[in-house]
Amino acid sequence: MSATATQPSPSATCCSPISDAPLSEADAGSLAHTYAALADPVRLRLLSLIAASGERCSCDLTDPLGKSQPTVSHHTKVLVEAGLIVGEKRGRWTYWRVAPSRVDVVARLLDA
Amino acid sequence: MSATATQPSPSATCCSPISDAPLSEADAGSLAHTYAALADPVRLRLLSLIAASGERCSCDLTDPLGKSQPTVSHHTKVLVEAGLIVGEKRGRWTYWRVAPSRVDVVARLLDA
DNA sequence: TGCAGACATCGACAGGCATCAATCTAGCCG
DNA sequence: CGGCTAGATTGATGCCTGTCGATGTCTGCA
Repeated sequence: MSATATQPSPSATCCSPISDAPLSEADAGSLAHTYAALADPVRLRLLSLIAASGERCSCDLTDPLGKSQPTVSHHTKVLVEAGLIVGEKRGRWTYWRVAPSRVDVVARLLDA
Repeated sequence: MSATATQPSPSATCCSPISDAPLSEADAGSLAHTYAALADPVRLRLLSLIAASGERCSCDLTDPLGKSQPTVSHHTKVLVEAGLIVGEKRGRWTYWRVAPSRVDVVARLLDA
C-alpha cells in the first residue's frame, strides 16, 4: 500500500459543531475514522499514559498496558494515523507525544 | 438479555481530562464503548441530523441516511445505549433528541 | 373489529479489527 | 565487525459489528 493511504483527511480539521449543520458523508467518514481510533480501551489508556507523562517511550508502554510489543506498536500506529499522537525517534527509542491540535478538533466537534 | 445490560456505566460520567492521570481499565472500557458509538459515519450523520433539527422522527431519518429501517433502528439503539440521544414515543412515532449531558462529558474528556 | 403504518427484533452474512508469534530492520556497544 | 536491543511488519486467527430481509408488536383510524 501507499505510504499515505490512511492519513487523516484535511476535511476532518474543518468541521463546526454537529448541531450547526448535518455532516456531509465525507466529513462523517473521516471523523468516524478519528473516533474509531479512540474506540478501544487499550488506545485510550495508551493516550492517557502519554498525555499524563508529556512524553513517553514505547518501551514504557508495554508493561502498563499488559499487551505484547507488536500490539502496542499497532495501536501507536493507529493513533498516529488519526493524528492524535506524534512520534520522534531518538537513537534506538521512539518517544510519543499527544498532538494537541487534532485532539482539540475532536473535543470541540461536540460542543453545544 | 436484561433491559439494562448495555447501559452506560456510571464511571463514564466522572472522568477528568486524560492528561490529568492515566485512565483505569474500567474507565477506559466504558469510554471506549461511548467513542465506539461515534465511530461510525452513519451514526455521526444521524446524530448531526438530530442535533441540527432539535428533534427528529425516525421516519425522517431513513431517507437522508440512505439506509434501511432496521439499520437505522439499530443505530439509534446504539446511540441510546451510549447515552448520546434519548427517544420519546408519541403516538405511532418516536422522536429523538440529543442528550447534552453525556455529549458534554465526551467533549470535555479531551480538554487539555 | 379489522386494517395499515411505524418501529423493534431476529437471523444470517460479510467485512473489519484486536491480538499474538514469528520475522525483519535499524541503531548502539564492545 | 559481530552481537544485541528497540521497534515495525507480516500472517493467521477469532471476535465484533454493519447491513438487510423477514417477522413481530403496538398504535391509530375507519
